[in-house]
Order: sequence, then structure tokens, then C-alpha cells
Amino acid sequence: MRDTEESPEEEVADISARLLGWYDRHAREMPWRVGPADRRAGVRPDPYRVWLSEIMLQQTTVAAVRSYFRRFTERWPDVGALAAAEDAEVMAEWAGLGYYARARNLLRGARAVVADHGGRFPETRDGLLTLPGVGPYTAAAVAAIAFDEPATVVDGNVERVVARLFRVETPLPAAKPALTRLAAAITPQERPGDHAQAMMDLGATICTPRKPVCSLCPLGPDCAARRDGLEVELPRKAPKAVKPVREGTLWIAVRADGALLLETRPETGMLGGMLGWPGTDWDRSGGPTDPPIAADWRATGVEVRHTFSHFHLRLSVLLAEVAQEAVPARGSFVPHERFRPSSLPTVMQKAWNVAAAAIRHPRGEARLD
DNA sequence: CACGCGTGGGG
DNA sequence: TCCCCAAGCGT
Repeated sequence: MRDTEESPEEEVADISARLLGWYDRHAREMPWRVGPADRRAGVRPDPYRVWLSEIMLQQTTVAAVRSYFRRFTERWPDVGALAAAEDAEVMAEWAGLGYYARARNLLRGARAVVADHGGRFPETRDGLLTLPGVGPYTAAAVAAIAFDEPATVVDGNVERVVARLFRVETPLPAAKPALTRLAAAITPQERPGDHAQAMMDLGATICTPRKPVCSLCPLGPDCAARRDGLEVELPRKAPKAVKPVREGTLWIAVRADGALLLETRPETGMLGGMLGWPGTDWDRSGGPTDPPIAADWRATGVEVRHTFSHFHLRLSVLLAEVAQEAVPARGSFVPHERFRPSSLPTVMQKAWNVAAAAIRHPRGEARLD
């Protein structure tokens, strides 16, 4: 081998060094993160906070997570406190963040840590994998960041960075195993947590999906996609299915004392376990289509539009005032003073906004989507 | 293994 | 206005 050629081991070491050097200078500040300087001074992140943040960050942006993380940790500062929380309180606090199965699994996970692990998180990737809601990504991330295990962390950012770095042209998701192997090859034994966070920061700020800023990239000299002008093309992805449009109706009943008729949705399915307005099914499967309570229902005249992960929804919102003695067939009345729209999933908040506007301005028309 | 599962921001 | 996307997991 000539002096000008690097061995694969040397190239891997260079990539790792360049990446960590960049991270030392550009690590983003996050409430759950111990920065590289503090980390090397021996400060260790709290596994509870790392775990909580990683669950929240699944398919969710850092910007969206920040305020939720702050509220959760103020209200439930450790895993024992969270394990002891009421289900409804946790679901209400999660409202608006989406993918509500995460909140149900979060509680199950907290309770498993308390019941099965003496209140301490498992310290290995394999141990963490046994927790509900913790899959390959989250287990590796917590093991690396909180416990210094040189586990390979592969999320959407890492897939993109590695696909470009090594010019992997196989489309996702078929390329995932190969990308995982390549990601493992550049995972260092030292500072694995910082390495993982550096890869994700790089993907989020430099090696972005649409317009990567290769001129600022610490791995520019190493990147095969950039060398070949393929950085925007990679990673290739299988085409996505078109979202169908579905329709439904929500009924919002206001009792004479101002109480509102709400119901807790079934644990499984859309918005599972969340509070919401009674309504029809959204898949026209022939479920109940009767109003939840007898009343003189009137249309608000405003269609609520909302897009979920796999379909568009158009909702009619019906409104009625009901007598104090009225007994609902579904759901239960929540006192006016105890109702907080922020405890509802976003689509239900939109419907409430329409109803509230209709209550304030009976002839008015507003448009929400 | 393919699909179900939210939401908000950016281009 | 739309489409794309974001630190995935469970089934």
C-alpha cells in the first residue's frame, strides 16, 4: 500500500475524528443533552431524560419536542414519578405531539422499569430492547448516550448520511441492512454517544434531505456522493402511496351548566387512548352513526380538514345545547372549568375551535384547516 | 414485512 | 396548495 492511500481502518478513524471535531464545535444545545465538553469532564446524562427524549423524538422534530420534554420533566422528574402517574394525565400531557401509542408505551415502559428493574434503566442495548416502545434505534441511542456502549444508532439522519458518504444507491427500505452495517463500521469505541448525536446533528443541519450544505460538511473530503454529484439523489426511496380522503362527523354537546361531552377513545386505532369528541367512524366501516345524545343538532357550517399519517380527513362539526338532566349514550360530561383544549389531540382541538367560534358568533363563519 | 400510526414546518 | 419530511415501533 502506498503512503498516499489510506487503509480502511485509517479512513474510518479519520471520519470519526472529523465528525467528533465538528460536533465539539457545533453540538446543538438541547435540554436532555450533556454537551461534549461537560461529557468529557465526566458529566453523565440522566438515563430517564435520555430515554424520555428519545421516545419523544421518534419521527418528531427537536423543535416540537422541546416544550413537551420540559413539561414532562417538570411534572414527572424521574421514572418513579412517571410510573405512578394517572394514565389520563399522561395522555393529556402528550396531546398534540402525535403517535399516541408512544405515550401508552411510555407509561408501560416506566412501570416496567420500576416493577422489573428496581427503578433503574437497563444499561445495555439488549436490556433496553425489552422495554415497551423501545426498538432498535432507541435502545442503541440510550445505550450509547447514557451508558457509553458503542452501539450503532441508525435513524433517518444516519441512513441519509451513510447512504451519501458511501454512495449507496439501493432504495430504502431495502438498503437498511447495508446502511446499518456501514454505520457500524464508522462507530468508534470511544465517545459512542457523542458520535451518535454528531451523526444525527449532521443529518439535521448539514446533510439535509433537500439542500445539503456540503461546503460546510466535515465529511466533505470523505463523501462519495458529493464526489460523484449524487448528494441530492441519495438516499433513493420507494415511492409513497397517495393518501385517500376520508369523511366523518363530530358531535359537540354543551350542557346547560357549560359541561362538554367527551369520550376516551379505545386504546387501539387512531388517537388511541386520547380524549375526543364523540363521532362517526372515519373509514365508513358501518360503525355507530347516531349522535351520542338526543338533541337539536345544528351544523356549524365549517369543515375541519386534517391530515393524518396515512389519510386526509374532512369532518363536519355538529353542535347542540342539551338540558342539565340529559343522559348521553356515549361519553361523559366534563365540567366547564376542568376542560382544557390542550389535552385533546390536534384534530379535536381544531373541531373545538370551530365550535367555540360558532358559540360566540352563531351566524359567523370561520374556516379552519 | 408491510402497514398503521400525528403533527408542524419547509420548499 | 400540496408534498415531503422528522432522533421508529408494534403487529
